[in-house]
Amino acid sequence: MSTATIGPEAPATARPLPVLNDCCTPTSAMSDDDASLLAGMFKALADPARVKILSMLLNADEVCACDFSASIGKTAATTSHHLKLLRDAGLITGDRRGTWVYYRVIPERLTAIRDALTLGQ
Amino acid sequence: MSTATIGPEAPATARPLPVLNDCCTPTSAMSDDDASLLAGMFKALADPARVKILSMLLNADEVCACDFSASIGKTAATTSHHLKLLRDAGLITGDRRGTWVYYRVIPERLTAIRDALTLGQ
DNA sequence: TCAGTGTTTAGATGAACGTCGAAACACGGT
DNA sequence: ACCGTGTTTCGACGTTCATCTAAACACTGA
Repeated sequence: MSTATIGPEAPATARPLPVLNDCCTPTSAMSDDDASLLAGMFKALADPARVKILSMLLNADEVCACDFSASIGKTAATTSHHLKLLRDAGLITGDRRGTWVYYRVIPERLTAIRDALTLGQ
Repeated sequence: MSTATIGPEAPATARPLPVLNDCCTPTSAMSDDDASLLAGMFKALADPARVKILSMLLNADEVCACDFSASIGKTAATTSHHLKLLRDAGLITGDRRGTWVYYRVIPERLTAIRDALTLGQ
């Protein structure tokens, strides 16, 4: 991920700083892009079915697509939908080998999430 | 029956599990409760505004509620709504001191999320 | 080539979410 | 006690999401 430097995208119009209170020293948030990217990864995990899928992949480094459906108790179509969301978020990857599709996690992306949640950086 | 000729028939190992394919060794997912709890925490972070709020709290160990609204570019009502979601998820806490309310993260909960994302346990 | 099985996509539907303005609540100062 | 300001709740609106069935696609084996 890009360096999460502080500093908003300069809304150069009008005021350089909004009205501030004297309650505390102002703190700036991360950029819109970084926040959206991170929120997208969190959103990909914001469902019990997808958390279960990830947990299976964290325990065994490779899982057949046919295994997920029974374990999470959803239809094959719904399961495939969840797998696609996790793929689109860049958290997992799957490759077809003949009849079956095997999925695995992308460790780097999980590391990115963990780092974003780490205090003090 | 085991005295039959060698052949391509299935191995007679008894399996009490539901219909399984022979594509892989079955992997079990985490419990419903654990998955729901984790998904709830991820859902609390599945929005750029809330990610920004958390990033501010990770950089400064205490932030006044009045600071968030300007930094994330949302109305006070919307900001309060997001703060409530983060509170309900147990990720942050806020206490009123006179006029202002000061928020801070709950480090243990962030650690729980990080641990859940860690490979190999 | 065809039939059977595993996987994904398309369309539809009800629930949950993000956002706002307006109103209510909490507190400090006059 | 009242007024002004910071914060939260309420009600409403449009959007997004999770889920299913049905259909399409991918591959194997005969």
